[in-house]
Amino acid sequence: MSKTVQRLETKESIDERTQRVLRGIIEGYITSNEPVGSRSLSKTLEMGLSPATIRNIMSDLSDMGFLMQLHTSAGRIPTDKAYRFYVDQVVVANQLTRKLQKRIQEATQEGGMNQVEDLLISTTRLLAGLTQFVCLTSSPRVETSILRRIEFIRLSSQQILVVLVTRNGQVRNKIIATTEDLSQDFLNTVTSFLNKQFHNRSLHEIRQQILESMVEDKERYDRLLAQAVRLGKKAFELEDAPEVYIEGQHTLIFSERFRNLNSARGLMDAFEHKSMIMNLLDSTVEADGIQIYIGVENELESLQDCTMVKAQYSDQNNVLGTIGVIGPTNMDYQTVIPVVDFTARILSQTITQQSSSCD
Amino acid sequence: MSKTVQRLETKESIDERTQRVLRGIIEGYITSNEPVGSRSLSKTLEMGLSPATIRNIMSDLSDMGFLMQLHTSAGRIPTDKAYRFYVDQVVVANQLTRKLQKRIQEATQEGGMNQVEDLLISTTRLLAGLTQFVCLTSSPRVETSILRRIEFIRLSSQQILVVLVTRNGQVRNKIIATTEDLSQDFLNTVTSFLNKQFHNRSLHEIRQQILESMVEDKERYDRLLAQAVRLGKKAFELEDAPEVYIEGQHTLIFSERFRNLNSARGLMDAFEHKSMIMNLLDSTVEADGIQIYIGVENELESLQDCTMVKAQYSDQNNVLGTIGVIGPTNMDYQTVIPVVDFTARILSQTITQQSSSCD
DNA sequence: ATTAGCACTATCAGCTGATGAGTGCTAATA
DNA sequence: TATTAGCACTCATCAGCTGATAGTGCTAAT
Repeated sequence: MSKTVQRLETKESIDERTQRVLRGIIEGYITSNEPVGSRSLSKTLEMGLSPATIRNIMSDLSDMGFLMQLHTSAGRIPTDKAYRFYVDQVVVANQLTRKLQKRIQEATQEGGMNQVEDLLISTTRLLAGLTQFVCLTSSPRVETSILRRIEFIRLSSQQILVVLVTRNGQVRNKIIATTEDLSQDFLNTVTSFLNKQFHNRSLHEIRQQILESMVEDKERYDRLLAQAVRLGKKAFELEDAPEVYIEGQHTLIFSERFRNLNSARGLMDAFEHKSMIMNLLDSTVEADGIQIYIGVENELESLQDCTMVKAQYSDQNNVLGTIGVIGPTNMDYQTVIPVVDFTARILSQTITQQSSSCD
Repeated sequence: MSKTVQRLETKESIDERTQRVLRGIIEGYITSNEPVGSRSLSKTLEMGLSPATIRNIMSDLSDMGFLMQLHTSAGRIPTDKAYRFYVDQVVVANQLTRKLQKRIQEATQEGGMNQVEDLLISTTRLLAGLTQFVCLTSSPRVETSILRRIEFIRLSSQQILVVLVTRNGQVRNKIIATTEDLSQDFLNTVTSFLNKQFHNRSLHEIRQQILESMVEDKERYDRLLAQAVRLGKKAFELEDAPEVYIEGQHTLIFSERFRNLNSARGLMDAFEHKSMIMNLLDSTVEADGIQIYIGVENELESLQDCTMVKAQYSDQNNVLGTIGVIGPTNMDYQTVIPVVDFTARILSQTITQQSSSCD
């Protein structure tokens, strides 16, 4: 599996006029979703060029790999390379309308959303609704997040509920089985011990440290400590289930833009494998800002007819996860990009507020 | 909105031979998904009837409303009424193969499934996979479930985490905001007070009682009690979010059986409204066993091309929720019915085991 | 009561020619 | 030299026609 495909190159220098024609074709195809021909372009472009001239230019652009035809006499459509050119050279981060900004802000600040999970789900749904595409969000890896609080609650003689709260407000519950019957008092002692010991460490570190403790000479520990470590081990052994939220799948099928059901099927299948999607979202080279993968730039085969626009969100310290949308390559980049960007920012902001409100 | 459509009547007495023909047509259509004609039926039926005779019988059946034709010279297909007849009179609860039984049992007993939510999700997915239809499951109403344990955990000076465990193993987290800074010690006192006070009551009762307490003469309470009641009120004020799990939506689109995308679209839309689906699942007349709604028997318009097969699941005492599948009216009732039935039983059994393991 | 025979009908695949949108090329033009 | 008008050509699409197929309903014969 070599990572052959990276980013398409658009180094070639194209003269001003040719660029304007290319841009016209791209925008025409984005708005109409139909191949655009020389005649109609000649009208909409208003550059005083006759269809024939435009045809010549189009021919050049085809040679350069920016345009292609579905069949001999059908007008031309942009290639992935053209979209890359468009995104890199033409699209300027369109300001969102105040109205839209407000809508996004309100949606993320809704009541009852005091837990990160709810926030993520509703944000995912929001973005799917706004763009009318599929929206994917990866939740923060519990693995790397910072422990805020751990608590053991005795449910029965054989069952203990572990509650784990991370710095950024994720709450995880886990019921663990015990052989011994442990009193709540005892659990409280363990709880306060573990909280003191591991406050503000990442779950990963904590697990590491517990394992080290266990191999150390056991005799150094008293019964309490040993028990605490043992419980801790079980508690932190949570399967690092990759949580991904997906919304708007039905747009894949019903949108006019996704013409070929086949590729939709492929995507739907891919969405069933959450861990694969997790990789897709989190495999990120660039550190910051919005990232755009157009057509064949996507590693995943079934994505190669689509564009993925994604951005990371973070709290004050760390990148937590990624939110993005998957749409047709001829999506309206001009608005989709800023929408994703703004949503990710607001998401970061909201989460930061939440996690900074702890002592 | 009058509930006009109930169950289709199949009182009419049809003679033995006619019944066998009808049954042949139904089963033929179920297996082939093609209209069945007199000639092919004459062969498969092996009753020594010529196509012409069969045509006469078919004609009678059409008059009685059991058959219809898509166009003049296509074979005939069963009406909803015919399926109702089939389900009521013909289908005998086919035993599941040992292999299938085992598969269902294993899937529900998988490790790491100590919480009801996980169990429900994986069972939903299982049933969707087995039937290749959409599977819906409603989770137990937290509202009516019995409190097993409540716990308050101080997160910060303004935030308290409430953990609520119900008898049947559902865990709910909620972060509530406080104006006063409350110490963990204090919260522990409140916790133990509330647990003593409300052990084994339903959340509904508890809320009721808290409200009553609050209107009583406030002076009768000491500070602790007042604070406890106030916290309790907030804690139990959880939005009774109707949880519904849905799996296998993609079968709606890709299955050969669902021919008309339009109705699929309607269903997809309906699935977005969880509360509507909740009603759909939980609106149940009959108390026990499997329930089947064929075509127009469904209240919901977009379901009127489908059959819904559902069953309730319960713990030792109460009905908790419903699990069911939605498929085409010409589904293979002979196997779908027992699969849903068996799955619901196993689900009940597993949940009962879990909730009986508390003290 | 059953059945063979026949006329009737709807769908489907395949073919046809007309239409139209679009291209490429060439020669004329500014 | 760059642009453009003109023309021939290509190909997809659509309506209309065809014969083949698979089904029915009816009637008369068994």
